[in-house]
Amino acid sequence: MKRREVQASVKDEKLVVKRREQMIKGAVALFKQKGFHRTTTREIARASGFSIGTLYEYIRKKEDILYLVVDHMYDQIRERLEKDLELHKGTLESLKLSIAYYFREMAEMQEEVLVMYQEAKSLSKDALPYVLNKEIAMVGMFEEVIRNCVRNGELDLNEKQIKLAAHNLFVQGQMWGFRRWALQKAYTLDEYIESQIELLFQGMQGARTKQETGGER
Amino acid sequence: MKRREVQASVKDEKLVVKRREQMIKGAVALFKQKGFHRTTTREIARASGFSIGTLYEYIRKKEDILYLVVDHMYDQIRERLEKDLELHKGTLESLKLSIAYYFREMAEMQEEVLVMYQEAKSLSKDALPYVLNKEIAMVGMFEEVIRNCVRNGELDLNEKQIKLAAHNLFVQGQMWGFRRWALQKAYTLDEYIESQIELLFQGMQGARTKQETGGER
Amino acid sequence: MKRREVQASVKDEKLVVKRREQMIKGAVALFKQKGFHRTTTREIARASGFSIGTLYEYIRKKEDILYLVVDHMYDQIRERLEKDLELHKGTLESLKLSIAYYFREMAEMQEEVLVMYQEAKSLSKDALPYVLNKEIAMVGMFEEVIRNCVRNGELDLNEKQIKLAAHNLFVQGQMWGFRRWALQKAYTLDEYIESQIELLFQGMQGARTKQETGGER
Amino acid sequence: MKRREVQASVKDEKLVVKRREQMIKGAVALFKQKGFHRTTTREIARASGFSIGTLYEYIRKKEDILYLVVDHMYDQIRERLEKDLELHKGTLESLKLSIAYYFREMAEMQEEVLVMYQEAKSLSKDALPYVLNKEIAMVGMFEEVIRNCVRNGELDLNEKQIKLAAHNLFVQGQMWGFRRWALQKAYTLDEYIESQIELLFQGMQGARTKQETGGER
DNA sequence: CATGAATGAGTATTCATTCAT
DNA sequence: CATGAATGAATACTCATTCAT
Repeated sequence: MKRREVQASVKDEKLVVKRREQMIKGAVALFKQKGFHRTTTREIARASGFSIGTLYEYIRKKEDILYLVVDHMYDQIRERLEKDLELHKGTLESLKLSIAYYFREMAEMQEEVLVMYQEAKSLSKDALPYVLNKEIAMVGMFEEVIRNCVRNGELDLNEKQIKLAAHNLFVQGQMWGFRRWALQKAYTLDEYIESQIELLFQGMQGARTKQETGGER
Repeated sequence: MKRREVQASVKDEKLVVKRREQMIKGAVALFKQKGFHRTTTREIARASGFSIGTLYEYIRKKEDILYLVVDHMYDQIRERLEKDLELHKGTLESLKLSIAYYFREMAEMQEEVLVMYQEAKSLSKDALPYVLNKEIAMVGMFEEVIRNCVRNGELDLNEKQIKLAAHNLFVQGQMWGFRRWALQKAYTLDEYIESQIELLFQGMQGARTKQETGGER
Repeated sequence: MKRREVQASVKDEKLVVKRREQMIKGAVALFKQKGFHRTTTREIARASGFSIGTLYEYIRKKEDILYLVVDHMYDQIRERLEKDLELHKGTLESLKLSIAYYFREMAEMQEEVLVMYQEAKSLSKDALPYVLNKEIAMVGMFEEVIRNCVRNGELDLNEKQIKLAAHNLFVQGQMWGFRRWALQKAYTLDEYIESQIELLFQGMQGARTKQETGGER
Repeated sequence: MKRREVQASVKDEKLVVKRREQMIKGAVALFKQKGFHRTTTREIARASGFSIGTLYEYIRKKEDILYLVVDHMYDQIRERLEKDLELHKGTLESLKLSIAYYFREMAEMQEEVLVMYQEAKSLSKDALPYVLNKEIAMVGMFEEVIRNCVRNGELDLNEKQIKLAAHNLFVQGQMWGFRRWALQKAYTLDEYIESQIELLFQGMQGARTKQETGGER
């Protein structure tokens, strides 16, 4: 699925890109503070460094800004995720490393993640599929990595479990941000990552099982 | 923390309760469809079966309705969760059962869950703590059950892991709803629950580990 | 064709009628000065004696006001026209009298007529038919009166001529208003009416014809 | 009265004329569709084949375009009217012929006529006199022709009647256009012209009168 | 001369909230 | 207690006009 076009009146493509960068930057800052609905177009224009008239030279409707913002965030996340996963060698150790990297990236982007979680639903039925699609692609990247480990005999999961594990991973990375009111009081980021990875790989095993398992040479 | 008071002009307590029930029922239906921001107070009044004037006899501001609604939803969830967990006998088997029950309840309430996820952030800094508190309490219920298993020697988890596992459980129960656009295409609810529980208890174990573990007598 | 409904949020029918009267009065005054497009809804509200919010309790869109205004004007004209024509006895003399009355009424309403001529086209395709229908009905009233004279042997016109004569009459009555920049400099109203009626009944006859005709005993 | 100057920034007179021709052509097409108010300057620029910036090199304000357009239309009408009337030999027959020609021209230009009727009022108090003046001149052309007939003894009308007859003629020619919603359903253009001329020359005469008149040798 | 990006005053419309009845 | 008419601040979006390139 291609990127959804947001129509601009201005023809100069370079300029459109530049102005939209300004716009996204300004809008993100405001959305972080007050959310999409409570932010006015005039505020966005001001925060972007141009007039309300100019703003509308680069979009058609307020919702276009939200789309641009969310789309941009997904691109950022994807970019980071790609980097995190590309080192991956198909071993458990490298998988754990990738996950830790991803968790850390998401922690850095927690405010963006928050905006996405809370505002994406304000996208029209028209725009929503495009961003969901991006999310599906990202979950797919995790799946691929996990599936790799399974192929290598490092993990033993069926297809349903692989898919679900990928989902869980994706969500847990963002959880640090969207549940920070609880998690960030109880854990440092390092603790969170460590514990999360432990649970992920050991599961909530029975005590004996674990001893025996742990007891292997 | 006590329930936050929403001021009413009407004195008759019985009536207040009754009217608010009507209000919540009407508002929930609307919030499910269009979200809090896109729903007007007039629509809520109409859906509740009384006039806009009357609506304001029982609340002070529109946000009060959101608080009432979200608060009510949390109560509902808590109620169900309590029921799910009270049978619990501290064994792994009963824990798995409780989790399955909870996942099923959350699937039934997925629309409500969606509303909570998407609209709770619209609560003022003033009201938010009250509902977050309820959520913390619910996570605490899970913690307690897990901790019980640990005490019984059924599970071997440290305190950090217990807390986190509780969080994960809580979120995964709601995930079926808030990521339905992806999950409900790939899984039936039963499959989701089964796979989720498998992952939860086995973790993403190494293949050999699992064989050995499984191979115990 | 029934009157087009303009939706009001207010339920009290009496009040709707009263407020719309105020609205029409205020709007007409403004439309006379600056036309529909140059008049803002706020100005109309102020001129009507209530707030912009209240204005919108009684209409849905700005265009509704135009419809209300034009519709009202047509009703006024019709009312007067009915009165002018009802005395009519089917003789040439009484026809001339009716016409003179009508011309005089239109002169009184010239500003309203001007508004109608200039703004009616701003009505949506949706509303236009309703007012055109009223105009057709009024032309029909003239036709009927003329046809009466024909039946009585007072006039000798075929059906096409009757219809056209009715149109001409209708338009000429309004001409005094919509061409006042020319006519009102050259004629008093009495002169206009007198000359117009002469032309209407004699036509631009050949000189000899007229002498002979005039010379009859 | 001289033509009103519309200021241009561009000096090259030839170019000014050419660009304004483009402009008028583009604007007329748009005004026919949507009227002056609903047409934007950008649309006019695009329809004219140049940019908004260029448009403003040849006018000062949007209203200038309307003036240019209306002025041009009057010139067109005048041109045709001159052609229609110049054959005129001062007889009744040739007068009827001229009238028929004029009616036919106006039928061809009905959309332009409509624009003039509906939009001319949007001209500023400043520009209006110039175009009204043109209209007065055209009515004067009709007057002259009629007066000629009177001098030749072909018609017997006093000065007031001459002027009024000229007005009526002028308006009736345009009526086919501005009342087309009624007339064009009931008449073909030929029927309209024929009936209108009959009424014009016979008037709505008494039946006896007509017989007697018709009975002359 | 031509272009088109920038501007911001202006406008219709909505909606939470109040308060007299 | 219940009603619903009144209010006006707030807001998205438009468009004539300017001016630097």
